[in-house]
Parts: sequence; structure tokens; C-alpha cells
Amino acid sequence: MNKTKKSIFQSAIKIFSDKGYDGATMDDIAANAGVAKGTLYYHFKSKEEIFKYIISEGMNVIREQVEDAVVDVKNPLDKLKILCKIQLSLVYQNRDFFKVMMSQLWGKELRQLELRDSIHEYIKNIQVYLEEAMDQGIIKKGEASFMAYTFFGTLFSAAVYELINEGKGDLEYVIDTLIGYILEGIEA
Amino acid sequence: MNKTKKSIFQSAIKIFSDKGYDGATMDDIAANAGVAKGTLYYHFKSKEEIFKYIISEGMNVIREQVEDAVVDVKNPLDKLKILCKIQLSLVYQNRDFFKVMMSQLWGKELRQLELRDSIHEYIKNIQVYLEEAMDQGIIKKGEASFMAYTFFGTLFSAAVYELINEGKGDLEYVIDTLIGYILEGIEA
Amino acid sequence: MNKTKKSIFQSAIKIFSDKGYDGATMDDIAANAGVAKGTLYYHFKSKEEIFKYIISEGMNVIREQVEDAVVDVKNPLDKLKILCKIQLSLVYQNRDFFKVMMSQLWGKELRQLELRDSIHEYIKNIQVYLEEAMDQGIIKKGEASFMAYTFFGTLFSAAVYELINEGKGDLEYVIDTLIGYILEGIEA
Amino acid sequence: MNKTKKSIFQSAIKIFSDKGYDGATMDDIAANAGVAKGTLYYHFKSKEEIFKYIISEGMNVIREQVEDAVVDVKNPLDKLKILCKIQLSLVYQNRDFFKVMMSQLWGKELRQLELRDSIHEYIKNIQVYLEEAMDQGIIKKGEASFMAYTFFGTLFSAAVYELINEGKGDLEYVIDTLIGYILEGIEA
DNA sequence: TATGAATGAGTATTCATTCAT
DNA sequence: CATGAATGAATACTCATTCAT
Repeated sequence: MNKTKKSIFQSAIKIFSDKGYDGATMDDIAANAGVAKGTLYYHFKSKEEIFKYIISEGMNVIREQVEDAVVDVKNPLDKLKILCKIQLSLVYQNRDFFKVMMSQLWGKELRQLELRDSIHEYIKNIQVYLEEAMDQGIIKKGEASFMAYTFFGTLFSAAVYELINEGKGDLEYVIDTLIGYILEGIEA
Repeated sequence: MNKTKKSIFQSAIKIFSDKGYDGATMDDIAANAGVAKGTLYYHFKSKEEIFKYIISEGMNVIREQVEDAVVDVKNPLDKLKILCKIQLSLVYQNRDFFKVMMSQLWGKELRQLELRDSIHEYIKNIQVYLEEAMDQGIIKKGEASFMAYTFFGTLFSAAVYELINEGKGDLEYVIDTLIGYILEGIEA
Repeated sequence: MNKTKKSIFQSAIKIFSDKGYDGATMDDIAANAGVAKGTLYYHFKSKEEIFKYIISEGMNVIREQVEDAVVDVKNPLDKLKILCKIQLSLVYQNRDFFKVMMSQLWGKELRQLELRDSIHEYIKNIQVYLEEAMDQGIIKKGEASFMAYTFFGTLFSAAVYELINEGKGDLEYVIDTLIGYILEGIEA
Repeated sequence: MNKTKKSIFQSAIKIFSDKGYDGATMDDIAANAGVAKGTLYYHFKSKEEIFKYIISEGMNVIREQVEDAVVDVKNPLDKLKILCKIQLSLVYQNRDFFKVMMSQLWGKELRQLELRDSIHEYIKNIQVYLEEAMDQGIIKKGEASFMAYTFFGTLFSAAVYELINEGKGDLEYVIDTLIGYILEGIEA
């Protein structure tokens, strides 16, 4: 990704996160990137192409980082904890990207169906970790697929919390508390 | 709300949930409601007005139903369980409304800021229930505000699960399992 | 003209004078008249019909008043003076009506062509008075038709003056001064 | 002003003069200019912006031409005559522009209030010439401000005359006669 | 590689008019 | 006589996309 393309990429994330896919205009993106509108079309075929590019790049980064973080951990419980931690950190490090995803998850447009597939794929990955832990008796037996969604839902909690109480919380505290809730629940 | 207004209201929820706020057109809404476009403007000042109306009506329904369900329950743990249950049921009964909310939660448009305020208000209500339960030692001590977001995040899990695996799950099972996760965690 | 029709008539003059023909809406007129929109259509066939009615009623009033004022005056110079005076008074008494006329005089819409015909007719009336005075050697010989327009232009001066310096001037002074200018010019 | 912008500018004057501000459509203007509708918005922010641009450009032209014509004339009476002459010529050369002004002078819309301010400013300029001539005893003593409106009203006479008797009159004759009326009146 | 003027299909909104009550 | 809900054609304005430079 050269410099111009990168600045378009980053501007698009910012603009999509502020205005949503349909609300964002190519003018907004070009202005924010500091390039002429025509330049967008030199680097991307269309608005939708930019969107898809953002999603696929973003998902790749997440997948890689999760893999890297977990690869050397042997203990399955630690693995889950690390998984939680890295996921939540990523939400905080890529707020705008997550906002784009969250807002585009719903709906029946093609790009949205593709995004859902992409997330579905990702959740199936989490599921694998959960099944491992189940097999070893670390976590409750149950439908791993469903549990994976709960896991994913936690990201949402964190994102909404951050969205509404912008920057007020302490990242470390939020992450540790959430991991606690996921594993042990809130009951005393 | 007279008949015409109601059919506009319901169509708008459907269309907004399929296409998002900006993606939805007034033509879509009118066609779906079976009225002429001008009729939309006879009953609502603007597209944004329709949106706001949907949100405020929807939130009222939720608030009322939650209150009704919980009012006669004395035991604080039962109260939390009922709270969970009713919330999740509402997600399933008003899928489209929730999709609209979820997709419009993000972003910086006025309507979105207002929606966030509205949800913030609702979460503060949940917080009150949690504080009660904390005081009575039923649930872990901690920042009730933050815990309320976790609670809310569960709705999201359920919504995404339902969204991706459309109708495949058994509502009762989903609800009971989720309540279990929230209270006791996933750890064995 | 019954009470309802009259209030529509007067509201229409007011609204047309504030917003012009195209800028005025039937809603504006109805609201200002304190009746429902449908009521306008009970009394008038269309917006254009209201406009035409206003113009024809207005011109009638002017014609009558001018005639009445001049009928008993024998001396042709006095006649001209009276003519000036009454015309100018009418401008001041029917500001809104004149604004409607002035703004609709231009353009190529049917209603505007008709209005121009109407005014042309009126100016030809003035011309008759001028020809009388010319014949008797009271005023300069010349093309009476053209002189009549000058006469009419004076109304415009007065109207613009009043429009820009709203109500500041003394009516009597304005009228007397203008008559002086018309008859004797501004040269010392 | 580049070529495209200029053709939009000229079309707008034509269309506004035929149909008035509200009656004119952007489609009309675009078609007349031979450009796509979007092109109007590439060069002007809105319909109102086009209007304001026309007025300010038009007033500038008038101001400049009047100044140029008068600057070398020393004799104050000649100055007034030239002033009359140039003003009247401008009316004839810019018929459409004047029609736009005349029709938009009335009413209470923002653009109209601004137009009135603009004209008020212009009339104050005329007033200066009149005051000079008054000081030198060339014209009658009196309220110069008011006299300036009379002067301006003459433009109106000429415009209406031209409007109703399209092109029939001889420009030179009309101008000379009007100057005569203004300075010496119509009385014999 | 990058630009920005030009496009035209699409969109929210307005408003004169109709009509059943 | 009077109403006001409903209409749909018309209108200002937007914006993704194209293309000549």
C-alpha cells in the first residue's frame, strides 16, 4: 500500500465511522485524505471497493494479531484469557474500524452480507479455541458455536461502553473486569 | 397513532432495518406502507422525524415492558433473571427495531447522538437493578455502571447470533443459556 | 363577497406581497385567513384564480376612486393634480396590493401578460386626461402615451421610497413634492 | 468568470427575468445554459447563490459605467443629464437584469432585503450628485434623498414603457424626453 | 500518477389540488 | 359551507462516477 492509497484507506475508515457507509461521501473521504476526488478512483474502483478493502484488511490484522498472541500459549485457560485480552485491546486500538463494522453488520445489502460472512468466519475461529477448552474440561460443556457469540458480544459491550463514556475508563481495568465476567459470571 | 401513521411507522422500521438510515429512501417507505410519498410528509416533518419517532416509541415500549415484568418480583436474583429474559425476548420480538438501533448507535450525526443518550438513559436504569442486587450481596461488588454495559452487551450477542443464524436457534434455550453465562460465567 | 371569501382575499394580498406569487403557498394563505386549505378551493377554483381576482378587484377600486375624485373638477390642471394626489394616496393605502402588482408586472406567464394588459388599459385612461390638458395648452405638447408612463412611474418612485424607508416619510409632503416634480421638474 | 460559469450566469438572468425567482427552475437554467444540472451546483452553492451573484455583478457593472461616464464631466447640469442618459441606456442594454431586479425588489425574503439594501446604496450615490447640483443652485433645493428616488423612479417608467411597448420606441427619443421631464417637468 | 470539471440518475421535500365527510 | 387527509407531479439539491488533461 503506497502513501496515497494508505491515506485514502485511513480517511475512509474515519469517515465511514463518523457517517456510516451511505452517509459518507467520496468528497468527504478525498478531502480528509488531502487528495482530489479523481485520485480515489485511481486507487479504487468504487466506493464499495474501498469499503471491502477496509473490511478485509481490518479482519486480516485482527486475525494475525490474535494468532500471534495465542500461538505460544499452551495452557487452554490462559489461551482464552489472552484471546479476550487481545480482542479487547484491538477494539480500543481500532475504534473507528470497529464502529464501521458494528454499524454495517445489519441490513441486507451485498456488502453487509459479505461482512457478516467474514465475521461468521472469525467467530468460527474463536469456536475452535472454545472447543479445545471444553474438551479439557476447562469451561462448561455446551454448544461452542453459541458460546463463541457470547464471547464476541463482549467486544460489543466494550465498544459501546467506550463509545458512550469516551475515553473515561481505564483500559486495563475494563479488560480484566470483562474477562472476569466472561469466565466467572457476575453472581457473587 | 391512527392507521395511516401506524403503517408508515411499521414500514419505516422494516426499511431502516434492511437498508440503514441513509440507505433507506422515502420512496421505499411509502411504497412499503402503501401510501403516496406526500402522505409521509403529512404525518411526519422529515425522514429524521420518522427516525426519532421510531426510536422514542420503541424505547417507551421496552421501558414499559421491562417495568411491568419486574414490578411484582421481590427476590433480587429473580429480578435480574426476569430482566434478562424480558430483554432478550424483546430483542427477538422486535428484531427490526433492534437492528435499526444497533446500526445507528455509532457515528456522529445528531440523530445518533440522541439515540446514544437514549440508550445511556436505559442502561442507567439497568444499573439501578444491579446496585440493588449488589447491596444484597447477590452479585459481585464492582462498578455497577460498567456491569450494566455488560448486561446490555448480551442483547447484542443474541441479536448477532439471531442475525447470522436466522431463526435456527431455540429462543428458550438461547435465553436460558445466556442468563447462565451472565450470572455464572462460562468457566467450568 | 362574504366574510370568509373576504378574509381569504385579504390574506392572499398579504401573502403574495410578502412572498410573491410563486413563493406564496396555499397553506400560507389558508393559515393567514384562519381557514382550512380546502376552504380556499370552495371559494376559488385555483391559486391563479385568487390572483386574478385580486388584480381585477384592485384595479376596479383604483379606477372608481380616481373617477370619483376627478369627476367634479373642471380645471384641467387641477384635474391632473388631483389625479396625482389620489393615485399616490392609493399607493399608500394599498401598499400590499401595489407590491403584488409591481412584482408581477414582469415575466412572461399568462397571469403576468394579463396584468400588463390591465395596467396598459389603466395608463391609457391617464393618457386621456393628459391629452385634454395638452389640448388646452396646460402641459407640454408631446406623445401623451409616453407621458402617461412617466406619470405612472411616479407611483413607482413613491412605492420604492415607502418600501425602503418604511413609514418614515410624511405622506402629505411626499405627495406635494412629487406633484411639483412632475409638473415643474427638478431644475431650479 | 470562466466560460461555463458565464453561460450559467447569463442563462439565469434570462430565466429569472421570464419566470421570476421562484418560478425559475434549476432545470430551466441548466437547459438554457446547455449544461447538466449538476454543473450548476459545481459552480454555485445554490439557486439563491446564483441570484445573489447576478445582483452583485449587475450592480457592479452599473456602478462602474455610471462612474466612468460622469468622471470627466465638470458642469453639474451636464453631469445630471449624463447620469440620466447612462442610467436609461443601461436599462435598455440590460433589460433582463432590470426585470429581475424590479420583480425581486418587493417581498420579505432574505435575498429581497439584501437587494433592497443594494439599491438603497446605489440611490445614496445618486443623492451625492444631486446635492452637488443643489449646492450650485442648478436644481431646486429640497430633500436630496427623496429626489434621488424620483430619479430612480424614472428608470422604472422607462422599463415599464419598454416592457409593454416592446422595442417600439426610439431609444434616443425616449431618453431625451425623459430627461426633459425630469428637469423641467411636464407643465407647459 | 493525479486532477477537477462535468455529469445525470437519484433523493428528500414541497405544494397545488382533490375528495370524502 | 367547510374541512383536512391524501395525493403525485414537480423541484432543489446530492453524489458516485467518468474522463480529458
